[in-house]
Parts: sequence; structure tokens; C-alpha cells
Amino acid sequence: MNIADQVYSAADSATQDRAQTIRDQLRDAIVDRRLAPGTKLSEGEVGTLFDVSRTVARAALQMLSFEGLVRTERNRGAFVANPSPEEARQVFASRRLIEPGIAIAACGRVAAADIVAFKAQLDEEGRFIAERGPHARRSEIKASGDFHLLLASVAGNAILLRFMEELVARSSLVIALYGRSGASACGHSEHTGIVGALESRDSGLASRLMLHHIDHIEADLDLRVRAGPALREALNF
Amino acid sequence: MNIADQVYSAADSATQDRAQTIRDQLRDAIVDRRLAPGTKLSEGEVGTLFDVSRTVARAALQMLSFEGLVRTERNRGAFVANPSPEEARQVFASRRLIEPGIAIAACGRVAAADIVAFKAQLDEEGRFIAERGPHARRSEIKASGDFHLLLASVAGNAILLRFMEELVARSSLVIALYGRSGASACGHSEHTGIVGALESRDSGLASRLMLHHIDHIEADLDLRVRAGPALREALNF
DNA sequence: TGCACAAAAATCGTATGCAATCTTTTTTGC
DNA sequence: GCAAAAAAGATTGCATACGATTTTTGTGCA
Repeated sequence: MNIADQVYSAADSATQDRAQTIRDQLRDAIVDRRLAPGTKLSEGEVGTLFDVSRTVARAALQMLSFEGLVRTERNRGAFVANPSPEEARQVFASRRLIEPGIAIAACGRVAAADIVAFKAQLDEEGRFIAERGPHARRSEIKASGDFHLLLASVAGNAILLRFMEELVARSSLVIALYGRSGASACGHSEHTGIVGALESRDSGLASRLMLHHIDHIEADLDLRVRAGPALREALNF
Repeated sequence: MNIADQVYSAADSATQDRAQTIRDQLRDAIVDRRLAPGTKLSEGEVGTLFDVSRTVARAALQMLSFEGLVRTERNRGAFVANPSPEEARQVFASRRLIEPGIAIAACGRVAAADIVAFKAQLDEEGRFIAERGPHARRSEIKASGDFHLLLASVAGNAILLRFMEELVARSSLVIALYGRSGASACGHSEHTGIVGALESRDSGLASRLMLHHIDHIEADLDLRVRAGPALREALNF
């Protein structure tokens, strides 16, 4: 499913699989917005749901906590993260810093097979944009994130890829929370432009396009603090 | 102790403390080279050493595994990471990408109190350089890392600070493994220069100095594959 | 002596139990 | 009737137990 999984698989298929699997499923659910921010993820519930003991469920939740997708409070439990506007800004500031460099690195390493993968990815995005409904919208956000992960995997730096995995996941949460949902179609054409720059190995152009792309995504957010979510959070919802 | 701890404390003092504490102690030991790369960290041993059950020890090891300081193999256990030359290159490539940006961000936010903290940090570094012996050398590597973490905390982005924590820790491992140990004194003068740029809020200069600084650190490494370590690793030492 | 195979020890993966903590409900006093 | 206290319930933190897997040790045979 996830682009990054393919790259990682060789490295950590040897680690304990069950918690990993649960983490991946929960992450997908969070990123897809099937689990709303603030939702309680009790160890027991997760355990029974995936048919494992609390020990394994707990390990999965701990992993998600490291990635910033879940917030854990001592003696209270784990909750789907509810990023504040400030956190959202930090996520995008991080991406602005990292992704143009990733685009440059990818230009230097992109192969013909990668271009094919990018084209397939673009087609996938196009499919969901054409469709309507909340499910298509979710898939669209996910596909858009996968594009950035594909780029990071082409760049060939496993550490940066992991950072990007986290940033993309958190971005999806932020977009789901604060997105005005207007300019998502825009993103697709910008992705196309970046692939074009990659194809012609114009690293300067790729870098610039990426920076603008991130700016556009962030510009589509409405990061003004709203009373609604704050109240909801205060009421422990 | 750690600069970053102060920044973090507000955020994650609520999480389970015991595993966190053990993780910090183990991380310090790894970064200080008191635990050599490849050393086995058995759950039971760590547990008895810190007087906790295997459950807690395991959680601490899992955290270190996420940070890349420990490598875990299923049904075999956890080992202090033994970064390959390729991993070392990726660590420094990541730093080259991130840290100049952090320097720029720090320039825009640095306050008078921060400058005081930087000066104190520089003094600390100077002390260890003057001293001799392996202990002073370890402290020197650690102090040098703390400088970069202080800069990241001034930059005011919690996500980037966490990334830098990981990169600095892994860098320390890499330097301990591959460092030619010639140019460490150099680093100090470069740090001084960066603080100067910060003081005059010259973000362009700070960024350039940082980039050169990282290049110099990496240039001091001998990343040629050696038979020695490979053999040692093969022998599971 | 050297090698193959089996038994033993050590270690990990996971489930479960108990105490501590937090939340909710009930009870009690005003 | 309402507020505060107390008890009940739920959930987490941690320790421990047991089966599974790996590593080591020991023994028999060539």
C-alpha cells in the first residue's frame, strides 16, 4: 500500500511484526480520517479489535506516539492527535526546509523506472480527483501524500524518508482538520510539474516547484484558532 | 543535562517516566561511547541494571530503536547500532539539508538570553578541549552535539528539534566510529563563528558557516570500509 | 581429533494478573 | 434540590509467567 513500506520492508521485516502491522493499520485509519482527532484509543479496545493482548497493542500505540500521530497521557490513555495551529505551522516549516532538498537529491538519482512509478502515481491521483464523495477525498489526500513519499524514496536517504513519512502523516491530519478543501486539484497539476522537472533533471526547477507547492498547500489551510475544537478538546471529546 | 530535555520537559513529562529515564541514560552511554557499537543490550540485563522489569526495559530499547541508536533483531535482542559508512553519509546529508535552515530560523528568533546560553556552551566546549584523555574527548563530542541542539531549540520548531536530536546522537556514534580525531578543535572555533553570526543576526552568514561546519566534520571522517569492524561485527562482538 | 546431533540454557514474544490512578456514579449531608 | 464526599468501575503501569526461538553446551560416533 504505502510507498515507503516497500523501501522499509527489507530493513525491518525482521522486527516484531504484529505491533508493526497494527501501527500501520491505525496510521492509515488516522491519516484517512476514519479515526477522528481526539478519539480515544484504549489499549484494551485496540487489543481486542486486532485480537492481540494489551502488550502488543500498547507497543503499536507507543510507535504512533513517537510519530506524533497519537498523544498519550499518563494513566489516561492514547488519543488520536489533535494538532494545534502552531504544530501545523511547524509541520509545514519542516517540510519547506526538507522537501526542496529532497527534490534536488531525487533529480540526481531518478531512473527511468522511477519516472514510470511517478506517472502511475499521478494517474492514481487523477482518478480520485475525478470522483466525488468523502471516500474519494480521503483517498485523494492519501495519494497526494504517497507522491511525496515516492519522491523521498527516490532521493535515496532512508533517514530523510522516515522523517518525511512522519511529516506527510501529520500533514494529512492537519489538512483534514484545517483544510479549506479548495485547492486540492491544484496539487495534482503541481505534482505533474515536479515530475516534469525530474524528467529533465532540472534540480533548480524541481526545488522551486516543490517549495511553491508546499506554500500552496499551507495557504489552503485556515489556521485561525477556532473556539469549536478548543472547547471540544477541553471537554475531553 | 541535555539541552533538549528542558524544551521537551513540558511536552512529555506526562508520558511514562521510567522507560524515558532509562532511554536517556542508555542514549548518553551510547553517545559517550561507554557502550561500544555492537554491544548486546539484553532486556533482562537492562532491567536488572535499572531495577525494573523487562517490560520497562523493553520499552526503552524500543525507543532507542526508533532513534536508530539501537538495532533490534527478532528473537535475538537489541544491539548498539553500528552505522555503516553509507548510513554515516546519510546522517550527514540530512544534517546538511536541515541545519543551515535551522541556523536561519534561529537568527530570526535569537534573544539576548539565548546568546548568553550560547556563550556558556562555548566555554563548556573550551574546557574539554583544553583537557586531555578519553573522558575529556567524550565530553567534548557531547558538548559539541549540545551546541547544535541548543541552536535547534532556539529555532523554535519542536519537530525539527526532535529530528536534530536523532541526527546529533547518530552523528556522535559515527564520529566515535570513523573520526580521525584531528579537527575537533576546529569545530569549536566554527561554533564561535556561528554564534557571532547569530549575534549580528546575519542569517546568510550563519547558514553558510553551518554548512561549512558540517562539511568539515564529515571531512574529518574516514569512511572507507575497513576489514576490522566488519569482521568484529561478523563475530557478533 | 573433528564433526554431527541432541539436550540444556538463555533470551525473546506475548498473555495475563495485580496495584495504582483516573473517571463515573451513587450516596449522604445540608 | 444541590453540592460534596465516597464508593464503584474502568483503564493504565508494571511485574511476572509461559511457550517459542535461538544459542550454547555436551556427548557419541566416525
